[in-house]
Amino acid sequence: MSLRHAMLGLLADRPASGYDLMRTFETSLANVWPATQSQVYGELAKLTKDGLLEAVSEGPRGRKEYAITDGGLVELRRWLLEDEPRRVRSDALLRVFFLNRLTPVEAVAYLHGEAERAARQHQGLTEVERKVEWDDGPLSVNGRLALEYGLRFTAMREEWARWAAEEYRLARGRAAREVPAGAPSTGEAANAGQGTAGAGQEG
Amino acid sequence: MSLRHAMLGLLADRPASGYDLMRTFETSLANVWPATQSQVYGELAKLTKDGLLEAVSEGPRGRKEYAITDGGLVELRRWLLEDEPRRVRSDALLRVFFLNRLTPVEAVAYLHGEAERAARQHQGLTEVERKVEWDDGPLSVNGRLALEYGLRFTAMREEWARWAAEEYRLARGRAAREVPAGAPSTGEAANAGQGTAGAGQEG
DNA sequence: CCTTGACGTGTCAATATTGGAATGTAAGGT
DNA sequence: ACCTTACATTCCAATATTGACACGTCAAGG
Repeated sequence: MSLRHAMLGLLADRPASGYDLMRTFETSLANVWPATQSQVYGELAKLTKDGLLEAVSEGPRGRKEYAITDGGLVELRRWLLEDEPRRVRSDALLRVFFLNRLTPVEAVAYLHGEAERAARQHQGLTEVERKVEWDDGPLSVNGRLALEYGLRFTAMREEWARWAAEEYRLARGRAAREVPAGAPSTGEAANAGQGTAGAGQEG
Repeated sequence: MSLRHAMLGLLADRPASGYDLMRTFETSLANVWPATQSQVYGELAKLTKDGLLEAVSEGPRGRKEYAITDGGLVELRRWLLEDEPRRVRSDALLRVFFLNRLTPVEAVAYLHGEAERAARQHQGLTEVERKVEWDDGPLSVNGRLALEYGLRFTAMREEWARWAAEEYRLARGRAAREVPAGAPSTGEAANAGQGTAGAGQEG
C-alpha cells in the first residue's frame, strides 16, 4: 500500500492536484514507484474519504487541489517509522535464473544488453544531477541521497552485467574443452542443476 | 506477467507439483519473485489451459505433477529474448524521498536500520554460497551469477546507507550552525524543496 | 475562427497480488 | 493406536495495478 504513502509524501511538501501528482509520478518517481492516472485519481478519492487529505480549492479547468491533513501527516510518519519494508520483485534477476534456457551466445548478448541499459540509466542520472545543481539550485538532502542511490545502483548493475557476461563466456569455454570436439554448441553443457541462490531475508 | 515465466522457468528444469514450486518460491526466489499458494495453483491451471504445461502424473496425496510443453518452452524463450524489462518498485527508496518528514535523528536511525538490513542479507547470502559450494557441488553458471548479483547489491545498499547516514548527520550539523542558537531541532532546516532525482529510463 | 496541445478529471474491465481458510493424506516416532 | 509434521490441493474475498477510453477546458498561433 505504498502508492498511498507516495501521495501523502508529495502532498506533505505542498498541496497539488491529481494532474500535478501524475507529472511527478512520471518523472521523479518513475523508477521508484510508478503509478497510472486511474490509480492516482482513485487513491485521491479514497484518501479524502479516509480523512488523510482534503480538497482545498477549485481551479480553472475543474482543477481540484488537495492538501494533506494532520491525520495524513500522522499516517505518513507512521509508515516511515513503523512499517516493514516490502518484498521486492526483480524481473531482470528472474531472467538470470533461467539464462541456461538460452544458448551461451544469446545469454552473453542478454547480459551485454543489461549492461547497456544500466549504463544509459546511469548516464541519465548524471544529467539529472548536473541539470538540477545548475538550473534548479541545490537538491534537498534526501533528494541527493536518492540520486546517489540511483547512481550507485546503476553503476553496480553495469559492472555486474559486464562481469557476468565474461564469466559466462569463460564457462562456455570450459564446457567446450570438456566435451569431445564436434559436440553440439546448444548450451546444454552449462545446464547442470538449478541454482539455489538468492536467499537471505528482507526483514 | 512474470509469475507465469518464473513457473515456466522452474518447470523447464524438471517437472514439479504446485507444492514443489511453492518451496522454491519461498526459498530461492523469495527475494526475486515472491508468490503465494493461491497464485501458484491458479497459474498452474491457467498455464495448463493455455497449453504451456501439462499434468503428467498423479502422486500419493493427490499430488499432481506438471511438465512444460514445447509451447511453454517457446514462450519461455520469447520472454527471455523479446520482453522489455518491467518497471521496478522500491519501497525503501520511496521512503528516502520523504525522509525530510522525520527529524534528522529519526532519519539517521532509519538509514542505520537500512544498513543493518542490507548487512544481514549479505551475510545470509555468503552463508548460502558457502553451503552450496561445499554440500551440493558447484552452482550452475546462472545460479552463481544470481548469487553474485545479490552479494553486490546488498553490499552496495549497506555502503550507501552508511554513507547517507553520515551525509545526513553532516547536513544537520550545517543547518544547526546556520540558525541562531536555541532554534528548534525538529529538522525543518533540512527541508527545502522536494528533489527531482531518480529519473533515467528503464528501457 | 479554428485547430492544436497542454491541462484536467473521471470511469471501466481485466489482470495480478495478498492473505487466509478449509480440507484431507501419508509417514514417522512414541 | 495416537500424535505430529510434512505433504498437497482448492477456493475465496479484498486490494492493487494495468491500460485503456471518454469527457471537457483553456491558451496560443495561424
